[in-house]
Amino acid sequence: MSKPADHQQLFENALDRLRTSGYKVTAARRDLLKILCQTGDHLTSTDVIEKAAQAKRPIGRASVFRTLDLLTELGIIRPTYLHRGAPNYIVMPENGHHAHIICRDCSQVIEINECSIDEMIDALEVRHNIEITGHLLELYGKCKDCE
Amino acid sequence: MSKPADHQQLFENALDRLRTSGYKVTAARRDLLKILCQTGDHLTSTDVIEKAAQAKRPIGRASVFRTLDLLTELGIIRPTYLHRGAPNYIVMPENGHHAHIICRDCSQVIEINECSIDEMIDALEVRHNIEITGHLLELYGKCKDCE
DNA sequence: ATCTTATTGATACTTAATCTCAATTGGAGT
DNA sequence: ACTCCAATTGAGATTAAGTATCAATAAGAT
Ligand SMILES: [Mn+2]
Ligand SMILES: [Mn+2]
Ligand SMILES: [Zn+2]
Ligand SMILES: [Zn+2]
Repeated sequence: MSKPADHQQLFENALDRLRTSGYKVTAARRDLLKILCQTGDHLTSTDVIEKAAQAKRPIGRASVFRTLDLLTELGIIRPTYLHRGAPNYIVMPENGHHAHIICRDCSQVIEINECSIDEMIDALEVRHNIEITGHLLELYGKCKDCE
Repeated sequence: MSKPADHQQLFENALDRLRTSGYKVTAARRDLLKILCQTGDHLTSTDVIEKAAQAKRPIGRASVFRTLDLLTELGIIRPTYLHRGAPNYIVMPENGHHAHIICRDCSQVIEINECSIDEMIDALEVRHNIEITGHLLELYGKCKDCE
């Protein structure tokens, strides 16, 4: 019955995964992750740069992009395309699970916690009073070529 | 038991959806869609520009971006984030259904035709001898605010 | 406290995407 | 088939996003 992990928990866990993978937990990486975890997610690189600057803890452009790339490789965050323009990054919880509905008209994003596609879609259509007309499912894993 | 629609079919159908939505079927739009439908998908804006030029049917940069945006709004194509860099566009069949597995190591993309998540994931792990550790599911629809 | 190496960030640069506007064209109407 | 016009295109200029370089810094191991 996992409630959506609260921000602090998500943040700590993300840091752990970073550390466990053998990378240093630097100020830039910690700040970026904190920003992503706190702000209801879905931020672009530019959003991160601005928020860091606002918080008087600026992160260099290069470092922001490097960190977003690194965290993506590690599966800690994931880029998505919501509105248009630059990718929006979300923090992936350790169970590697995230789903949302994107309205094709207004681009509104409705976060969802349920899962199990077929019944799931039926249930979601009722619960959110929305007609779901399509989906993109991205599964992440490690293929046999990569052992 | 829908076999994956062949390219020509997918292309014709995409054109229909474009026309039905009230937009003109221009050379630029037709060429772009043809390129996307033929080339096993997953093309960036730059890929499209290059392929059009190679085929001696160049499409202006502005038009490529405009068309990609339009087709995305109409739900005919969809940007995804595969390797890194610019978004990769795929053509969404009329049933609005597409799924692939992305290897977290080599970024290899394995296209899949099955569906129904939970059992699906188990089956896929066996079939492709891959361990699936996470997923992102994007559902598309029209929210109640948009009637 | 010292040391080593990963990481940072300023700057310069390249590539992706947007804007503007005159020229073109799809397709509706006759 | 011909006319007409709003929708669309594309060249070129501009802005934004992302990358490369490299000397300076700091995380964390010993
Ligand atoms: Mn979301
Ligand atoms: Mn695919
Ligand atoms: Zn909406
Ligand atoms: Zn692989």
